[in-house]
This record gives sequence, C-alpha cells and structure tokens, in this order.
Amino acid sequence: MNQLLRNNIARHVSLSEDQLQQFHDLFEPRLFKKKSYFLSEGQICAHEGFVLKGLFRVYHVDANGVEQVLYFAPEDWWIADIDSFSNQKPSNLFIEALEDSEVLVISRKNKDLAYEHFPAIEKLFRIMTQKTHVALQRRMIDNLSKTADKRYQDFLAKYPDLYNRLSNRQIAAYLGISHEFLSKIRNKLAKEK
Amino acid sequence: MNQLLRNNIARHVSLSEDQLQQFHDLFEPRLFKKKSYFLSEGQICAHEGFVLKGLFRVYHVDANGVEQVLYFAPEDWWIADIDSFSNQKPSNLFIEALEDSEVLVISRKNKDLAYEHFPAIEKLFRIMTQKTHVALQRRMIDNLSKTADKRYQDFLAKYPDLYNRLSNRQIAAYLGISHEFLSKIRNKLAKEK
DNA sequence: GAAAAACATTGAACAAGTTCAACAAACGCA
DNA sequence: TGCGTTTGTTGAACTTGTTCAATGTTTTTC
Repeated sequence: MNQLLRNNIARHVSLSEDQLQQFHDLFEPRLFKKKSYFLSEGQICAHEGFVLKGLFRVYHVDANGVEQVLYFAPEDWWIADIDSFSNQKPSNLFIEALEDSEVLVISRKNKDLAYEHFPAIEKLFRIMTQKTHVALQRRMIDNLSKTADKRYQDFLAKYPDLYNRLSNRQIAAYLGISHEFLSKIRNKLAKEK
Repeated sequence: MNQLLRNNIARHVSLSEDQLQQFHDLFEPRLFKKKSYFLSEGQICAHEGFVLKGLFRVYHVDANGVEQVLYFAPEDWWIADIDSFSNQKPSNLFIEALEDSEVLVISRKNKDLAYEHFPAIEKLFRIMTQKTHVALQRRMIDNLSKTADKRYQDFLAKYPDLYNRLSNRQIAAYLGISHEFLSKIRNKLAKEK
C-alpha cells in the first residue's frame, strides 16, 4: 500500500487496513515522460490518476489556440477530466506531464467496483469533489475581483514549491493573462523590493 | 413527496419509493420573502435548501464592497455554502431571495442521517457536486478566454428564463463586469440588430 | 558542443473594461 | 398619487491588460 495514497485517503475518511489494501489493488502504476499526455482533447478519459511523483498541468485550448490552465497537479493530487471520465464522453481538456512522473491509475470499471463495495470510497470522492469545488469557487471570486498583480502574488504565496517548477508562461496561463504582461508584473514587483 | 424534488433526484440516482419518502421527510418547507436572506456572511450555514419556487442569488462581497455572483438558483436548484455547511465554519457568502420563494430545507444533522442510511444519497450528492464542479470549470474557462460581450450573449442563451427575472446589475455581477459596461454592451448589441 | 527550439523581456500602439458624474426611467410603497 | 429609492444610460478620462515585433537568454536535442 502506497503511503502517499494512504495518507491522502485518511485525510478525508477512515477505512480499515484491509479495505485500504483492496482499494489500492484496483490501481496500477504508470510512468509518464515529460511532455507526454495523460489525456488529450477528443479522447475519453479512461482512468483517474493519483500523482506519486512529478507534475501535470490540466488545461483547455480555446478557439484561438490560447491555453487556459485549470490546475497544476504535483505529488499527492488527483488528475482526471471528471466530465469525460464519469460520462464516458470525449474530453475537451489536455493533461500533460511537465516532468517525468509516476501515477497510480484506476479504470472507470474498477472505480465503479470500489464505489459498489466500499461506501467509504463513495464518501471519499464526494468530500474530495466538494473541496475542489470550494477551491474553484474561491478562485472564481478571486479572478472576478482581484487584479492580475494580486493574483500572481497570491499564487506565489499559495504554491511556493510550484514556482520553481513552472515556466512563467504556464503561470500566466493559470492566471489568465498573457505571458508578456506577467513579465511586466514581475519587473514591477522586482523594482518595488 | 414533492414532485420537483423527486424528479431532481431521479435524474441522478434511483431510489425506492419508500426511501424517497424517508429522505423527503428529513426536509421541512420554508418561505423566504423577497430581499430576505437564506444565509449571510459570518453565519454558519445550518441548512441546505432545494428551491421549489422563486429565485436566489449566491454571492460574495469583496474588500471593496463589490459583489460577485457565484450563481443564481431558481426552481429546481440547490442552495448552500458547501464549505460552511460541511465544515460548520462561518460563511463568506450571502444567499438572498430575489423573489418571494419556497424552499425545502434539510439540516446538517438530517443530511448526515440520510448519508448514513441511504448509500444512494451519498452517491446522489457526489454526482451533483461533480456536475456543478464541471459547470464551474467551464465557466472559469469562459471567463478566462471570452470577452464580456460574448459571455453576456452566452448567458442569455443559457438562461433565457432568468433574463426577465434579473436586473442588469445582477447579471453584470455574474459576468464580472461593471453594470455601466454591461449597459454599453447592450446598447451595442441592440444597434447591431 | 552547436543548432534549434522554447522561454523571458521590453516598448509602442491598441483594445477591453472601470470609474465618476450626470441624468432619465421605473419601481416600491405609504 | 406622489415621493424616494433603485435601476439603466451615456460620455469622458483613466487603468488594466493585449498584441505584435524585436532582442537576448536558457534549454533541448542530436
């Protein structure tokens, strides 16, 4: 049983050692090289993944070819296009490895098995989805009410470890601004110090 | 058993008539006059509500006093501050009735009872939270990639019934723009026709 | 270790959206 | 019916952020 996954689960629900092991056995490990894709637009998301090592970006490409990053997923995060995975329909998202990564993946069929046999797993994913939803609501509010400058500083404060692992272009795509403008913000902030 | 609630549930999971009735019995009806609050900032969200009639707005007020609308909840929608309700902590949202409204409310205690006794209810709320999360992701992407003009037109197309029930100020707060700018957009669109 | 590709910076012109102020229209209510 | 409050409109000046193009720097890749 993987420790990172065990702790991730234990943070939300309590499961017996036996159930944890059975749930764990429904996953299989998989490696993703940097720049390879966990999921591409048009594909049906066949697996949900738990990141053991590495870093992914989950993003959308709009009609003009501009990328919007929904979130970054380093170690201890889950990756999937929920809509595509749940409803078995083509995804409109990309999930790309930004570093060589290790992931525990579970298929749709095995996840349904888990839901069927372990009510606590159903609860686990209800609670996790609620938390990510609350976080997204907060981000929505921030995007509507704060300036890019402030959002950048908040991002640095919230994800200090990611700062060194991401290019400024990626951060700009997360903040919803052009990378040139982010460069100007950085310049301005540097001068202020 | 209320028909609207029955259909809302049946859209996501299947429950026996008996279970539906037992779940339904955990709710109590409540009336909200126009301009009264289902929830105010600082309060702990004690109930989750299912709107039978009327219309609510769920919004946040930022440091400058500017309101950001997270969503509007007409008939057949659920209202709550998930974060406050789940974790019993003070809310930072307001939920206000924009029309005289009727709501079925369920307390935190009764909802826990439902989760405990009916696994299908746990599944129901997992699925509903997933759907609202997917919808919010889409809105996030739209806000990052589309112009206010386009977002306004999308809003009208998506919620044609709400258009007549909301002031332009409310719609502007949902779109994340000033009401003056919305007025200019409307003027421009009217001229184009 | 060199060439190519991706990334970061800067400036100038531009577009999108805000703010403030003034006024008109509609609504709620006594 | 009328009076006060909220809502909608418009214009001018302003701020925030974009686009494009040029230049230098760092990373990849073979």
